[in-house]
Amino acid sequence: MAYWLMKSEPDVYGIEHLRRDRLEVWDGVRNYTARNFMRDEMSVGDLAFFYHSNAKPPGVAGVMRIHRTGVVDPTQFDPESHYHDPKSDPDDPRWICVEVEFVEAFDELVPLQDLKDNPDLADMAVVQRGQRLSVQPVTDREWEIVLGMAKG
DNA sequence: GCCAACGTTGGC
DNA sequence: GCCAACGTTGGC
Repeated sequence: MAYWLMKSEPDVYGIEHLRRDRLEVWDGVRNYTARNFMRDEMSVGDLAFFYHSNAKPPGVAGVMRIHRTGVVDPTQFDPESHYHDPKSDPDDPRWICVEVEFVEAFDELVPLQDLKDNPDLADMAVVQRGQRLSVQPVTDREWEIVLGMAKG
């Protein structure tokens, strides 16, 4: 089983929305590297950190599980959507994503600053300068360390 | 195929 | 609101 970190802006869709909805299609990703992780690397049952970006403060808010893979992102074919992609061919959709399932919301968010301050996480993708990728792999070790920080 | 211009992300 | 980093676009 693999581990991941997936970003969303909590003002748009945060961990509390997922707690309410239980299941959610992770649509709107329009970066090929992030798409490739979802399309090619994720498996049902993988776990992912739900990361709050563009938040005060930004950080890891909880855990979710990959519930379904190979999901055609419906927004690419919706002319009303901000994520509409007129170049995507319905017979060969460009944007494939996953459906995620709520697992838990941490009692307290683990702030990005705490991740940066932890020398054991120096190599973690999310703390790297200029790292914008919205879907990132997390190593087993990083996963355990961050979970430990979340649970005190 | 190069690369400048432009758009987006996301921390601060 | 600023701006650094980085991805994409499009002219050549």
